Amino acid sequence: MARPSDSRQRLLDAALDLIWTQSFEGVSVDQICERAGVNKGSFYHFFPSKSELAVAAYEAGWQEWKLQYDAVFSLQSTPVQRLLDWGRLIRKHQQEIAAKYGRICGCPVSSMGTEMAGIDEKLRHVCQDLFERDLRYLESTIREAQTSGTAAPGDPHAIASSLQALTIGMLQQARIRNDLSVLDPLEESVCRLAGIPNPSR
Amino acid sequence: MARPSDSRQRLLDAALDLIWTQSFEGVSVDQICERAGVNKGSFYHFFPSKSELAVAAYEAGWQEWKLQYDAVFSLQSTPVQRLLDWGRLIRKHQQEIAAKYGRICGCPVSSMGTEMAGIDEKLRHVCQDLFERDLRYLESTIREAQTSGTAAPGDPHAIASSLQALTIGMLQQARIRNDLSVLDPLEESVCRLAGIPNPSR
DNA sequence: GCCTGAATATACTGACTGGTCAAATCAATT
DNA sequence: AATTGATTTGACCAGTCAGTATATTCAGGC
Repeated sequence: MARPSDSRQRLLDAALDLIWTQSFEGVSVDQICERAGVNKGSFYHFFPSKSELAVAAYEAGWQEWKLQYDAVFSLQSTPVQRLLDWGRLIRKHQQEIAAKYGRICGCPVSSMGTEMAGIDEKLRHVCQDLFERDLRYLESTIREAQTSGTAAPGDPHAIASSLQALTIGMLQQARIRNDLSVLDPLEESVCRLAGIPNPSR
Repeated sequence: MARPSDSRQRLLDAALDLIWTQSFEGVSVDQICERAGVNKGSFYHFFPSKSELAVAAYEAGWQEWKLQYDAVFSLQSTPVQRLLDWGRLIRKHQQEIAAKYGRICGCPVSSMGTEMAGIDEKLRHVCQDLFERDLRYLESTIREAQTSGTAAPGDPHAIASSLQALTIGMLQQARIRNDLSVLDPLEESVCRLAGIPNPSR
């Protein structure tokens, strides 16, 4: 009985695009609908509110992003290699996004999370949650590197947390300066923080 | 002939407060006026637009912040001590702000910069500019630490840039999680990045 | 005491906001 | 072919937005 439709998916895509390149409050429901080629009534057929659309869009975005994360953090490669691949993935991804949108966009979770943390508790929590998932990859990698003796000792949670903060901070600077070269010191600094020898020198 | 008034200053204060705790687009001119106890007509007497008010508010905010920076980065103390004091200043400041507003607010420059980078070129540039001023303190401190032999060698600009990114990233995480303990690994990670021995262990 | 211009006050604009609604459409099931 | 219900449509709210217009107030210089 259902009429097949990709309107819902188009709304998710449009929302992520627009919120990422601009901001949550800077983008109107009308804009999202126009980009998605969907009428406003349909919007509210699929989602109860603008916030709920954002929640769904970010959750869906993570599902895609997760595929690449699982590949990079594959247990097939050494912990050190995973960390380096992770940096490469981030840089490559930012390049693609910049080519698509014409400017450096940084991390969408960080952008919307910062913007909405003091305004919308639900959105704040979604972003916190996504960061925690990201953190788990890093923490277990650090832990494994330490037990295998390739990384200097230190609290794995604190180190992973620092790695995440460093990366997010760099992505944010890249967005504000609209310049990807901000990411240049990433690998070197990751190695220093994680206490592993830098393979590139 | 001028009627003395502190309306302008009250508008600057109100704007910084509201934009910091919420966001630029999430705060209306009416709200800013109400908080400042000023009528809308007066607002547009002093500032041509909401954006220009934000520019002025952030510039004025930096002037205050600069005093504390100059104290912390005084040439009286050793480079290492400056870096540690810097971390302490940031933590102390966040505590005060959190006590004032009831939640962790993070870095106002980073928040507004991220939000408006893709929307308002002027605001983007103001934030970029403020970060560059911050970076100069760090870079010259790193350089001095290296020449005095207390820090391991490495490109001072890249290291300072990483220190800045780490801090901004942590502040952002603290804002999103509304939890100051995110800053706990700050000193340790600063030492690792800067290549200096950690005095606290 | 009058003039000048900075400062205040408030009503107003037109565009836009997030969200609602009832009627229309259409594919799949029966 | 009739029924069903997911989907679409576009008009439509009431409220808010940034910014404007205009009249008024008031302190200092003369």
